[in-house]
Amino acid sequence: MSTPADKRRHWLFKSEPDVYSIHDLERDKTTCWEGVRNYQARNLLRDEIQTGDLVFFYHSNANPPAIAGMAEVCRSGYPDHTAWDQQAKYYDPKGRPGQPTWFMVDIRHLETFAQPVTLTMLKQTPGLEEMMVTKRGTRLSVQPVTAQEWKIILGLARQGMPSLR
DNA sequence: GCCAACGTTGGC
DNA sequence: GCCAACGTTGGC
Repeated sequence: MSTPADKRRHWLFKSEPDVYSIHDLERDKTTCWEGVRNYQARNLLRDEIQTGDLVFFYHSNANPPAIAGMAEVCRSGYPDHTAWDQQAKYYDPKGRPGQPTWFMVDIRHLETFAQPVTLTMLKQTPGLEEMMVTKRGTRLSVQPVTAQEWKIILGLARQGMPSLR
C-alpha cells in the first residue's frame, strides 16, 4: 500500500558514483539499497521510509559532489540479505540469519537531473542551511529532507529548464 | 562505563 | 592524497 502523495516523506541517499551512480540506477530502473551498515541509517530504512517516499540521489566522493537525480521508494524496509552472504562486499560476520541487523529498501529511478545540484549550490541557497548534507562532518548516508527543502532543490535542478515546470 | 586507538567517510 | 570528523572496537 503506497503512501498518499501529500503524506510522502523525502530523503537523501548518498552513493559514491564510482560504486553506484544515478546512471546505473537509470539503466537498472530499480535497485536494492544494500550495504548500509550504520545504525542511525538502518533505523530510517527499517522504520521510517515508506513506499512512495521520494529520494534525492546524492553523489558523494564525486567531482563535484551533487544531487544527481531523484527516485521513488518502491519497497519499504526488509532485511539486507547481503549481510549474511560471505561472498558479498557488505558481509557482516556478526550477523545471524533470522535475526536481521541490517535493512534495505528498493528504489525506482524517476529522473536524472540534466543539471546536478552541487553541494556548493546547496550551501549557497537560502533555506537549506539546516540540511545535514550541507553541514561539515555529517556522514549519515540516509538523511531526512523536509518538504520545503525538497521544493527548493527541485527548483534549483530545473533552473533554465522551464519546460520541465 | 570510560576512552584511546583504529577504520571509514567524504570534502577539498 | 590529505586530513578532520565521526563511529566502532576493545582493553581495562
